[in-house]
Amino acid sequence: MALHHHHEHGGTALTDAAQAALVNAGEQWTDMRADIFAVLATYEKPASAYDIADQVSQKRGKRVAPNSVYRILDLFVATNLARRVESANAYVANSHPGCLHDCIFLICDTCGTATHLDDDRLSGSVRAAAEGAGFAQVRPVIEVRGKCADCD
Amino acid sequence: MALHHHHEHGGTALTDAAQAALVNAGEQWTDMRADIFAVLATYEKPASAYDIADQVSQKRGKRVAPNSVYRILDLFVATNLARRVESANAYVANSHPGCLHDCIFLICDTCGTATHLDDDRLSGSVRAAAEGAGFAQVRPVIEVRGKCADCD
DNA sequence: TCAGAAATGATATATTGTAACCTCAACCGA
DNA sequence: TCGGTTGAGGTTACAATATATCATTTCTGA
Ligand SMILES: [Zn+2]
Ligand SMILES: [Zn+2]
Ligand SMILES: [Zn+2]
Ligand SMILES: [Zn+2]
Repeated sequence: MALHHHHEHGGTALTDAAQAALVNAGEQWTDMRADIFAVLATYEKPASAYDIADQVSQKRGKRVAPNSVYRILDLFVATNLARRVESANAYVANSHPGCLHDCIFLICDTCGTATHLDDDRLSGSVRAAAEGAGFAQVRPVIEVRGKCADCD
Repeated sequence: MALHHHHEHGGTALTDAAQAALVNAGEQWTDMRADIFAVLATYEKPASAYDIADQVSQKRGKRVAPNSVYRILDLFVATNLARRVESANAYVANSHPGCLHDCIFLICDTCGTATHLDDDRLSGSVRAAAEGAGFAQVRPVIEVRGKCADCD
């Protein structure tokens, strides 16, 4: 069980939640967006925009340019359907599209899997530290690189 | 004043401290490394490897390939002379090469400056959370994007 | 002084990310 | 119905970041 008690979704429920969140943000849930989200959601590890472009291209039987994927990933990040993992230049589907967190990701240097933590006390402290230094519109990036339990 | 009370260096003192730390790690303090560190240390903002390559090339009157810069930056990061700012794909000189911290960087989205914080209690909590999830050889990446006091 | 190791040079290539401009369809008011 | 506007996606070109490989130079220690 994760450290928080919010809505965790998987499979169809996750897709439904993502669609709801996107529509709720005043954006359209198009076929292209559905396909990209579906591909992203199947990945165990953070996926690069190019990985996703390849998969979606296969799925559609027609080349989808990374360009288009970036556009939609940017939208997903802006609307909280996905997260960017800065230390991996890659993206993960957000398992709780409805609620806002400053997620913490643990990324294994060996196998690449990303474990998702939420600890509002911790992320709140980071926010507070930044705001105390005069920063505004704060977006914490909290990631941890290392070896996961399996690869250790 | 920063939040910690360790050795903070600037200018010549910083270069000396960096040289000492590198030699202490069993590595050579070569002309190339000195030049790259000097350039890196003059930057206010995180500098990309390509920025540094350009500056060092000018300084030497001879092209230095980004390749070589990356090699040395990797060494600097490994020996704690420099830090990589993941969310900016860029590097900063470490202002306290001797002592170990999990530094926190606040990066302004507008002007690009990086403010350096140390808060061992906070970074310790992040480490503890990761270790509690079974991770080993943990390297926290704690950055905050936002607007600095000047740009707000 | 010489052999091996370490550092750097040179070149090519891979990966990641943007910019500019175009087409098309949906929508909306005149 | 017509014409204008908007948003989504397509296409192409390019910029920025990062790595791989092998050659050459420089340093070090015996
Ligand atoms: Zn979360
Ligand atoms: Zn692993
Ligand atoms: Zn620090
Ligand atoms: Zn600023």
